[in-house]
Amino acid sequence: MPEKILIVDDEPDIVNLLDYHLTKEGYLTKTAQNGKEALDVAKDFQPDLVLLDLMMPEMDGIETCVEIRESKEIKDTLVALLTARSEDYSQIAGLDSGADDYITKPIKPRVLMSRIKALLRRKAEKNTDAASTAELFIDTEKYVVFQKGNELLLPKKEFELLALLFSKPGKVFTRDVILNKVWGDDIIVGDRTIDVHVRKLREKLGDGYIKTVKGVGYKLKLN
Amino acid sequence: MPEKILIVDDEPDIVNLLDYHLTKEGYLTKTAQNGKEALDVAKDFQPDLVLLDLMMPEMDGIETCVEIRESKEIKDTLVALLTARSEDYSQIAGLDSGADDYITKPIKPRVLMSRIKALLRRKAEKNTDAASTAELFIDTEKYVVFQKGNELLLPKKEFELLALLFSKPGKVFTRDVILNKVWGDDIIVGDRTIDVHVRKLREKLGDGYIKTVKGVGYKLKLN
DNA sequence: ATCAATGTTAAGGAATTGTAAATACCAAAA
DNA sequence: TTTTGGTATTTACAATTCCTTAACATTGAT
Repeated sequence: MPEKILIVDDEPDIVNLLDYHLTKEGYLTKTAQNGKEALDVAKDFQPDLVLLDLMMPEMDGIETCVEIRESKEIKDTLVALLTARSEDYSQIAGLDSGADDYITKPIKPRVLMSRIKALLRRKAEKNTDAASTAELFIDTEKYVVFQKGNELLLPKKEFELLALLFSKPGKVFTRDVILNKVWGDDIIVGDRTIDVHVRKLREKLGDGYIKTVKGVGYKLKLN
Repeated sequence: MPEKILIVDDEPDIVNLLDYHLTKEGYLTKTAQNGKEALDVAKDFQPDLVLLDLMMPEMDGIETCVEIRESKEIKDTLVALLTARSEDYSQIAGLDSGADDYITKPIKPRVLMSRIKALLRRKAEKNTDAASTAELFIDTEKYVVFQKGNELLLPKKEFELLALLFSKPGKVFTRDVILNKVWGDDIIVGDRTIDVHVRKLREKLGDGYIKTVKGVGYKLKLN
C-alpha cells in the first residue's frame, strides 16, 4: 500500500513540481492550495505526511500545523514545513507548532526524497522511539534556537554566530568572514573573542555541532 | 567470456542507450526498470557490474545499492550509481551506500565506457591486491574530501596541495608551481617539505592517487 | 654503478585554538 | 545616580595540531 502525502502550497508551480516527483516515486498524493482546504482534505484523505508551505494566504503553514495537531482525526500525521531560506539567514517564525521537519526552499528533489523517506521510516518505527523533531533550528525573528524541540535562548552575539554557521551547514566560515558578518567591518576585537563565543555555544549545544578546521575556520555539522 | 552488466533505470530511453553502447562493446547485458526487479534479476544473472540510476520509483538507487551489499548472493558485484550532476557532492544522498563509483548524467558514452572498463579491471585485480582506487571528490567550500563516500578531513596544507593537484587531474605540477600556489611566492621552505606532505596524503588516501614524475613533479591520477 | 632526486621517519618548534577567570560594558530597575 | 544582572571582550596561559626540519634510506636515470 503506497504511502499518502498531502501537498499544500498556494503556488501551483511548486505543487506541480512536488506532485510530479512524489508520484514518480510511487507515493499517492493529493493537493490543496491553502490551510483551510488542507484540513478538509486531510480529514478524508488521512495522509501519512503533510507537506506544508509556510507562507500562504488565508491560513499559513504554522496555523495549519497547529490545527492539525489539535484535531482528533489527523493529529498523528507527519507534518513537514516548507520554508524559504533567504541568502543570509533563515527567517522562520513559529517553531513550536509541532512540525516534524523543516525543509528549505529552493527544493532539491533528491534531498526532498531522502528526507521524506527518512520521515516515513521514522513513523513506521515510532513504536519504539519517541517523537524526534528537527534536530536544530533557528528562528531569526525571535532570536531563538530550537534544539530537539527544546527552546534555547541565546545572547545576541552567540545567536548571530550560530545563525551564520547555520545559513550554510557544512561550509567552513573563516574567522575573517565571521568577524565581518557578525561583528562588522570596522569593529576590531581581540584574537580570542570568536573562540570564546564558540566555546559558549558548544557549552550550550553540546559538542559535535561546531567543528574547528584549524587554520581555516569553523563549520556547523548537522547530524 | 564476456563480462555481464545489469542496467537499471526507469527511463527506457536511457536503458536503450546504455544497452546499445555496452552491447556494441561486447558486454553481455540485462536490464531492469526498478530496484526490486534489479535485485531479482541480479540474483540470477550474477552480473559483474550493476549500473544503477539514483532516481527511480519504488526503490531508488541508494536503497537498491544497500540491499545489494546486504544480500548474500551478489554483495561483491560492482555498483555504479548514475547521478544527475550536482555542484554539491555532499548533497548526494547516500554517499555511504557502498557504491563503487558515481557517474554523472548527462552520460557521455565514451566516458562511460572508460569508467566501466576501469571498474572491471579493478575487479579483476581485486584478487591479488586490496587497494582499490575509488572516486575522489573534493569540496573546497567545506574543506572536505570525499573518498568512496567517506568524509576525510585534511589539515590545511595537505588539503590545499590535494586541491591543487585535483584542479587538473593528470597534469604534472612542478615543485616550483606547487610551492608558489600552496606556500606562496615569498615563503621559503626546505627541500623535503613537499615530499612530507605528499607522504601524508598518500598515507590517508592510499597509494595510487598521487604519482611522482621524477625530475618534474607530481600529478594526480583518477582511475 | 653513480648521484641527484625523492621517500621516510621522528622530533622540535611554530602556529593556532581552547579555556577559565578577570574586567569592561550596557541597559533596566531601584 | 547607583545598583544589578547579564552579556561581551580581554587576558594569560594551556593544550593541541600542524608544519618543518634534519638525518638517513631508497630509487631511477644516465
